[in-house]
Amino acid sequence: MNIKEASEKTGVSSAAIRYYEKESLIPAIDRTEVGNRDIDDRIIRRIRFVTQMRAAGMSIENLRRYIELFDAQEDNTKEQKALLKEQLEVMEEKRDDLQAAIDHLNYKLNHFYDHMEATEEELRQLEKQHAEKLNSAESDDIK
Amino acid sequence: MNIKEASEKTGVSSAAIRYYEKESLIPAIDRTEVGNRDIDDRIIRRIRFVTQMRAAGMSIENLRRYIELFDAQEDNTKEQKALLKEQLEVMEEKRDDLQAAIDHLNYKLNHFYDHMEATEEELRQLEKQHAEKLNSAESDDIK
DNA sequence: CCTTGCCTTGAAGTCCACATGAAGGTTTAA
DNA sequence: TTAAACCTTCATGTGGACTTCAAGGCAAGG
Repeated sequence: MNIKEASEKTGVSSAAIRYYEKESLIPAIDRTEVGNRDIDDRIIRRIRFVTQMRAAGMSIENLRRYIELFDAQEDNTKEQKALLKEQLEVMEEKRDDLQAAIDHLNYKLNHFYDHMEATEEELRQLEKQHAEKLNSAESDDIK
Repeated sequence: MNIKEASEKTGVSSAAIRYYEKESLIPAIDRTEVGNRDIDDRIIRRIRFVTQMRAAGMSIENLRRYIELFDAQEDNTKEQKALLKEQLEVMEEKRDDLQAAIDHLNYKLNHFYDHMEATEEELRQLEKQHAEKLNSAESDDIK
């Protein structure tokens, strides 16, 4: 499949795919006789992996280092796991921040009046609720 | 309080506070006789609101449009609620995407082998799990 | 043969969210 | 009175992640 088809299939622009290849976020892509990229499903999956991690807020730089480690043949399982865990923590924190902001907006939506003049009381309450949620690890308002 | 104290109190740089004021993300700040910003708790709260929404991934542009609506004196409660809900949806989707990526990484961490050559089977399983979670609205692995 | 439509590379441009620098003002302390 | 430590505005710089441009190649259709 050529780069345009790959672009349509993944929703990633042709230029971005070339950029990802250059930055080694995806493996070197095979070329046809005339030098055009010939993209297979393995590449498509890796483009999607990049997209997912990028959407989750991972930088190109970290993603590159991460992928380098995984692609290396040596047995660096330990470092790989450490890197994975590190990234997981970053993402979990991000998710929690996001959830706190969602709670904040939901609160505004439910107690709709002058949201901009929120009193310290309101804020303390929100923080309390958030702390409780993190402790109980039970009650969840997803969806 | 002067801008440096406000910066220390909020963790937002002085330059960023000036920038937020210029971009109308926070109200015009009162000045002292000599022209220095005199920042009160109302401004501090609004800086914190901006910080939270920025951390949640809201762009300056959208935040400005959002705040404009809220600051307008006319009764546009309806539009305000609509805007709030819209933003909530964006953020919830973002959170879910993030959670999916976390699940993905957790899966890799638990079934540690060649994550790069993940089969379609694995991916389908992940998607299934995600769908189930969204439906059940019960089981949550936060924290 | 020429246009259309795809592709290639390399370089330069763009957008965002600030950061930094220049040039100058005020207050306090030595 | 001079230096330190704040402040002001306005202009320019920066970094990341691409996007767009320039110049050209290949293959098919009319």
